[in-house]
Amino acid sequence: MEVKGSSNNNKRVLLSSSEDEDMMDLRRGPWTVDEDLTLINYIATHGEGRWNSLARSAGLKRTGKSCRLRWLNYLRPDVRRGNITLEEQLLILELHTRWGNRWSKIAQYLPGRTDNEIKNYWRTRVQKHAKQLKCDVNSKQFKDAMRYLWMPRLVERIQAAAAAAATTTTAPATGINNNAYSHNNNHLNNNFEVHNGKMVLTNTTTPPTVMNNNDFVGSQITTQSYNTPENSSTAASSDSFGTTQVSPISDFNDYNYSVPVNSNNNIINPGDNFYQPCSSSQQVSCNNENPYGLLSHQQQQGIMDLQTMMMVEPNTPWMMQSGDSSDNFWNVENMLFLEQQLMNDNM
DNA sequence: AACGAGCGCAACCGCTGTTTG
DNA sequence: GCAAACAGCGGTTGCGCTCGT
Repeated sequence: MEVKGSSNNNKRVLLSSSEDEDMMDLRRGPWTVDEDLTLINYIATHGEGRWNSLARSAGLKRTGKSCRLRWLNYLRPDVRRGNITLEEQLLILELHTRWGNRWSKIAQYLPGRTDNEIKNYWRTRVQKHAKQLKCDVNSKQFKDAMRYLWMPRLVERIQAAAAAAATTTTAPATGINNNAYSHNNNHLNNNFEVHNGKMVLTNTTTPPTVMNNNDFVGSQITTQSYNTPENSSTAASSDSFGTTQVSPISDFNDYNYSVPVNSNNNIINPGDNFYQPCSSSQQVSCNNENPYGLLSHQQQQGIMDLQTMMMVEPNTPWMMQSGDSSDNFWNVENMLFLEQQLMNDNM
């Protein structure tokens, strides 16, 4: 099966002399449905690991690295797909301030998200904002903007969304986008079901069967297409709070939210509901009237610095733009909000 | 309708650390 | 102890899609 537009599908890769002659024409570029099925079925039967030998044994003309990447970033049953939620954005920003470009480490705290996806999010969204601000993504200005503008606003919006959801529906407001099937890889968007231990394509308009790991392991996929399932147990896990304490740690005290940590003060994998309501003592910093009420003088000075920065070039594109506010905190609303806060602080 | 620019994301590359024989 | 193979990571690239003109 051919992939549209994949001009480099049949590129040859030079290998060392020790490589098997059969592997001399390794495929590159986008994976085909058949290759995906072969890899999934092989792993379902034999498990993952030893990727080079796996690639050979499965008959895939791919490098072991390519197989591993395809499996981990795309075919794994518990890979979450869809938009990065507000909560996930917030967590990414926070963890990046702590660990920098340690994408795999950051990914450990976002269930189902891959390091590649987080890295792409950072490069496409976050760095875009830095570019609009005409400052380096590692500059103090931009970090302050994240800490004192973007992240508090994310917290507010998360809380507002949760409050709105609570008043309009009895359903729990997790804020998690379960749009796991919105990806534009069409061959992955078809529905599937498990019949007689095999995954089969249904191609119906009904919602796809959600398959968990137990469905997957040992199953075979036999049709020409399938859907990458979302691991419902992972995606909906919320019990990780049951036995953990919620304790703001160091840097997190600057913000109006907290993350779950274990007894060693390490952040634990929080699942979907990792955002905890503010305690009563924190509540003053959670309301919409003065979300910066607990900011230190130094932190407020950071806002002042930002205001100065904004005054330098008041008509820069980031001030003018509109559009989806889900990842765009440089909109007029936020600028007015910021100015109001500054005025309040100066009174 | 056609075209070009920009964006998002899957895949690849190169490097480093770890494991294995 | 050493070399080769393997595994994993972060950075980069290139293609398809979307949107504005």
